[in-house]
Amino acid sequence: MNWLMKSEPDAFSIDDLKACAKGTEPWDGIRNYQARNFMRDGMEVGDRVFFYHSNCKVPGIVGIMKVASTAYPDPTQFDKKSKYYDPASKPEEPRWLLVDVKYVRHTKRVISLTEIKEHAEHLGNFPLVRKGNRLSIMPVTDEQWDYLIGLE
DNA sequence: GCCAACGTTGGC
DNA sequence: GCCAACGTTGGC
Repeated sequence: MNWLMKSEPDAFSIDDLKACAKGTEPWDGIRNYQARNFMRDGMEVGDRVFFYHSNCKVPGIVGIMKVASTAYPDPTQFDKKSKYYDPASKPEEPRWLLVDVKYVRHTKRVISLTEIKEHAEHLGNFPLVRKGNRLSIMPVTDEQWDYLIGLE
């Protein structure tokens, strides 16, 4: 399966990911059950992922990465100092998960949300272009992936 | 179990 | 900064 994962570039951008010394980075802070379930039930090591910049000047797809681990508990949920701390989550029964991701490349240019919307009729039922969409992790079909990368 | 209030996301 | 959409919480 292929995926799209959103991040606010002010918090964590594609450039931040590229600069990671280890090459992989835990995608922490996901606090949405649907997104968590995609990571837990859908993601496999090696899956392709679009890196999407949200809540910024030009929201859109800015790069490609790969899933580098299966889902495991997000340590920030137990860290009182983290903004992702969740007092309701217990270590013996973690509520939130994450996966590691690995930088692959920047797209040649930003494939903006505006542009993606113009092609919505070719993308089937793509959550990103649905009204009121707030899903931070979503599956991308092979057809959608090829179409979007064709816009690059 | 309903639903109003509240908080968050994220485009604009 | 505004606000629509929508998920979550909590009173009843």
